[in-house]
Amino acid sequence: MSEDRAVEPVQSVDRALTILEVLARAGVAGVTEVAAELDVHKSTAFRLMSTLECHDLVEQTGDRGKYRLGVGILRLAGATTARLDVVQEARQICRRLAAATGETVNLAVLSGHSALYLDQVAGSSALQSHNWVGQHIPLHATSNGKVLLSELDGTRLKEVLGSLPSYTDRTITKKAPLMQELAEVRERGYAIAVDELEQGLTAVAAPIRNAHSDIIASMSVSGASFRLRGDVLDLAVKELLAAAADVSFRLGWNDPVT
Amino acid sequence: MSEDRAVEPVQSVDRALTILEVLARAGVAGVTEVAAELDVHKSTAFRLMSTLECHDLVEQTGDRGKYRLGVGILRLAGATTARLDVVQEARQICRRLAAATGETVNLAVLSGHSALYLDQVAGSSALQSHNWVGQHIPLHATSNGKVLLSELDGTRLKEVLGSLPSYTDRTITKKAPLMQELAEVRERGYAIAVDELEQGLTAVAAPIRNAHSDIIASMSVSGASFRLRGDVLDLAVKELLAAAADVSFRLGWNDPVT
DNA sequence: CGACCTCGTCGCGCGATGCGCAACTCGGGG
DNA sequence: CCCCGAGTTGCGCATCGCGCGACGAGGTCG
Repeated sequence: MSEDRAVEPVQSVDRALTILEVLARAGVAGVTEVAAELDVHKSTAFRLMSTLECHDLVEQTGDRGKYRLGVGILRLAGATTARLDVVQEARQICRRLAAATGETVNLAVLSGHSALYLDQVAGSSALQSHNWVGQHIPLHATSNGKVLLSELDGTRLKEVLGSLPSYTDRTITKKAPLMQELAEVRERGYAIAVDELEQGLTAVAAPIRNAHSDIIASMSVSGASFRLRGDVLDLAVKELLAAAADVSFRLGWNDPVT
Repeated sequence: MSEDRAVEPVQSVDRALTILEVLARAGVAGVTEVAAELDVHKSTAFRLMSTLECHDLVEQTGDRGKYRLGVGILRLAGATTARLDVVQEARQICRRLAAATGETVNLAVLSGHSALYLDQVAGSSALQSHNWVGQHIPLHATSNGKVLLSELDGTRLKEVLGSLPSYTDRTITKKAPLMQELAEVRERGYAIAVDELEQGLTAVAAPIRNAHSDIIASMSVSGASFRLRGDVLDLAVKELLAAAADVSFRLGWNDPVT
């Protein structure tokens, strides 16, 4: 438990969550054992566990009165890691792309109001040592973000987009120009961001699709703006589009155009 | 929420757990949004979320006041699925063993006071259609259970072993004979259970070890007692020991005898 | 078989804890 | 600069979470 919180924890909630930790450690436990761990009366432990059971966070084993963590935990975990299968499929292809371009390749998914970076492979030219994996990055200021936004319907887009903070003087901070940019992404089939998140950083991104042609992730190549332009940029785009299509095929996508 | 519980849920705990579900659905949410979902005052939502944050079940995103599910969820999930890597390593080998013996192969791990069956492959002779996967099975009455118990230290063994209920008239129901049996398992390197869980069911099991030579799982071959005896049993044991050693090597084990 | 023990589960009444309220702070936009 | 909305903080009240004790079920032992 973090001790830098000024707010006093809600005692009964705190106790219930401690029960989850006890069960994680012990595997299986009865009410009396849990009550002893919490230093509460066993009827208290029973009530708290019963509440946890209502939410499937604990379940009773075949043995009478024995409890263990329940399938609800896996459901919650699934909500945070649901996209890991796309990481597995994309990993080798990300490596090949990084080798082909020499730049940094990232894989990102939409998570709430931001782009969650799931994987990163650095190429030979990559000077930046910054690891984006596990981080939430602004959607509107990144090529991956633009890809992830590009085919959302109006309602969902409205939900996802909050404020459009500025990171450089190139950042798009207004709705209208962003909408125009997203239309161009849809038309081109990929997104570009030049100096919009960081000065001197250019990135291109292409969509990864599932069997229903929905965009489920985005793959990007990013590097220094002075290097990633002109013919070098065009080649990176070509490689990127092929790589993203390759991952999409693996996830069941059929190109409707061919 | 299950509605067949007679116990009234603890309201504040119920609310906190509902917050987890809201965040699982929404990805990211602020205090006011969560308060609206729960139909409570925002200061209540804030306090509950703060308690969840103490346990790392939610965390704040980079955006001020925005919350999402936290890494504590993955830790809890890990406690329930921590052994999935052994399943991946063992799967192919279980298939080969089932093909070689024609019997049913199971993979089990120690989970609290029972053997948790993680995987099952049926061979050509397998008549039983019963799937044990996901089930907790008594330790003392099964070959897998005996393997999992065989190298536990006295304190841990005492913890794990509760009552020794009888399933057939062959079940070991007393401590002393069970200790004797476990000593024989250690000496032989595998366990046998004949008609101890079910009449007519014979099983042999061998330990799967990690890099530290700890037993982390058990692999078994089980079949009808009328078939699995004599030379057939001896051959199955030989195949089983080779298969379990193969999985153990994959998990980093080095045979100290060779 | 009966007695005993332990455990989970249930119902009651009390007071402490969880709650809503209102005020404050902070950040963003016009 | 002002306004608005969101998060955060502190206060006091009443309701909800608690401990207590009783009960039933299951297991063990003599």
